[in-house]
Amino acid sequence: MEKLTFTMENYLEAIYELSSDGNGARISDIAERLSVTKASANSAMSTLSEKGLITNEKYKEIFLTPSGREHAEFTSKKHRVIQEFFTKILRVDAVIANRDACAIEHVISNDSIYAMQEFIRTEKLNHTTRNFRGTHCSNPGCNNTKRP
Amino acid sequence: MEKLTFTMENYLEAIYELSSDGNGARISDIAERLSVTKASANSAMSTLSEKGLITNEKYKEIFLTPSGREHAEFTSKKHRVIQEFFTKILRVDAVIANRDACAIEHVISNDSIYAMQEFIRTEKLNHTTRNFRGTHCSNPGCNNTKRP
DNA sequence: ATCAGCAGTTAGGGGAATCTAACTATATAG
DNA sequence: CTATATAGTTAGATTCCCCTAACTGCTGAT
Repeated sequence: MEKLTFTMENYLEAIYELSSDGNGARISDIAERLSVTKASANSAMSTLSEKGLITNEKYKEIFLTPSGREHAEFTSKKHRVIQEFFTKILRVDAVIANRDACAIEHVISNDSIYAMQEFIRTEKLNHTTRNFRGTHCSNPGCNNTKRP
Repeated sequence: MEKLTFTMENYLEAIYELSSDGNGARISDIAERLSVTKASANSAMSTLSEKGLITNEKYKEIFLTPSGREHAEFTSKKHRVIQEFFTKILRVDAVIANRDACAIEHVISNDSIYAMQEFIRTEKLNHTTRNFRGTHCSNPGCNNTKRP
């Protein structure tokens, strides 16, 4: 997977999220989502298509190539993990967590993403077990059970 | 506190860490620490001094102004919180945690930093209590106590 | 079938950060 | 005290990403 700038990673992610079942993304929508001008979005499309990550026929909708899709999915997955970790474990407000995830996803290591994922998974198990046994849950913000 | 680019925040942090009790930082050391050329570091110093964050007399050591120090300390504190959270809570390798902290510190919200800090504090309390009571600790990677 | 309005494109420019290369200043070893 | 190594500076080019302004292409309402 080729190395991309954060900016390009964001464009790719936007295209991924704006495309749905057979439909591609439009320059205007991409521009709006990323709060840039159409000119900027358009120029980014040249860059991404040179890297083989999107199709870019003039005046046509934009589609991800398999390689572009793979890259976008990976970024998007990191986003989801961070978002979930920040909201569910750290109990950060969803809007702020989303903003943070949007920035952090481009710079965080795979190791740390994996660790967050495992942490979430483990916490879930603990919740289930502990709730089943009726014991107090020590996770911050967990109000499912009360101390006897 | 004025808005700074990530790059400038990094330069400021480097100066902070390279200065010690009355001594300022040197261009060469700053450049080396950030893996850029002396020319780049030098040009960054002009920017920072225009913003009133450092003193920058030609051929003299570089000192933080009160405002620069304040900014650097804040960044540095965020770095420490992230580093501690990633190593102690997520059990990520220290070197990787450091790299991640170095990038994340510039983009993460104050809310999330605060949440990490609180999480660490709470975990510490739980450890103490639980260990005292001799119960099993469910925190990932905690091997202090065993289930009876 | 036309044309107004919207979508997309192109050209040109600017700021931020980096580099190399060539320069000047400082300081220290002899 | 001078020579030379090291530190710092300057100039100029490059890359990335953004902008505005002005253009071209497309399409649906009449």
